Amino acid sequence: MEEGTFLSRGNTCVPGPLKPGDTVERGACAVTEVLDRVGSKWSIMVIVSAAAGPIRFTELERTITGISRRMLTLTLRNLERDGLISRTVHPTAPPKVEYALTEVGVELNEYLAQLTRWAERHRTTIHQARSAYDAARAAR
Amino acid sequence: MEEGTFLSRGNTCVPGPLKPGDTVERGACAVTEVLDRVGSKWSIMVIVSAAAGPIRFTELERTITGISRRMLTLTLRNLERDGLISRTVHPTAPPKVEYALTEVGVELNEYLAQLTRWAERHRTTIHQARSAYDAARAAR
DNA sequence: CAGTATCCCAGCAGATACTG
DNA sequence: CAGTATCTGCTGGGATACTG
Repeated sequence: MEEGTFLSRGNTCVPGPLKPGDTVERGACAVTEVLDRVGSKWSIMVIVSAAAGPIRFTELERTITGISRRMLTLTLRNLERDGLISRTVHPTAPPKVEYALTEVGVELNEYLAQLTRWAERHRTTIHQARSAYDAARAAR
Repeated sequence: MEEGTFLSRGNTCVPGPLKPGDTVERGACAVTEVLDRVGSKWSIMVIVSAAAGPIRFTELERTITGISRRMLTLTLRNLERDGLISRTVHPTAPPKVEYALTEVGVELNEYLAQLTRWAERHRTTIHQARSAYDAARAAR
């Protein structure tokens, strides 16, 4: 069953020097799977916001500038589905729902923090590269 | 100048416990900037493919299963623009163009490799979480 | 409070044909 | 070989109104 479980010659995409003749398949990449989740527009914002401890729906809505209610819900559901975030309902009135990172979520967050530090170190370099590229394009 | 340089109270999104009342802004996140590039559908595939050493356009096209010519071009241009990949034209006939990771690109690739290892460690966990979630949904 | 349900549009991405 | 140009369709995401 599970028809869509593609695997191209055991390739896991990174790392693995990639010998000539090798192919890489998007669907077979472990990173791709992560990035398809975490790369969605609001996911990191939610993860970051939940990293400090359990947080409620409306708090998230207030914390994350510019997110729509719909997108917050969708993002939460996806993260929950992947087991990165937990959802706890306190049966009070009015209802109280708390979202928190799971163990896996916490671990992921740590790797994202690494990426962030990298991003910060190279921020200006990248911005300069962009300007240079754009300038070169405009010149022609 | 540079009108679009938003910064919400010095927030860099990760890490930084995020005190109550804080807000996070997508546009002010360093990670977001990276992920907006690297999270695009084919970017990692290209990075991975170029990680083993300089590689030509057509080689990339053959290596990356399912990519269209147009998308390969666009992806390459974006990575080039950000200074993650370099483009070298050898003025021969027929033309020969080689793409290679830059220093920054190599470094990024290393962090992605970290992420990959994480993804591989938790792959089954995540798949199980998904199945469980879906099953629970279907049950109601 | 914590969501769903709808409507709708922009932009990403696929397919294909053409070119220096 | 290494692209660009064009057309088009799909879906991620915004705005908003309604509900248990």
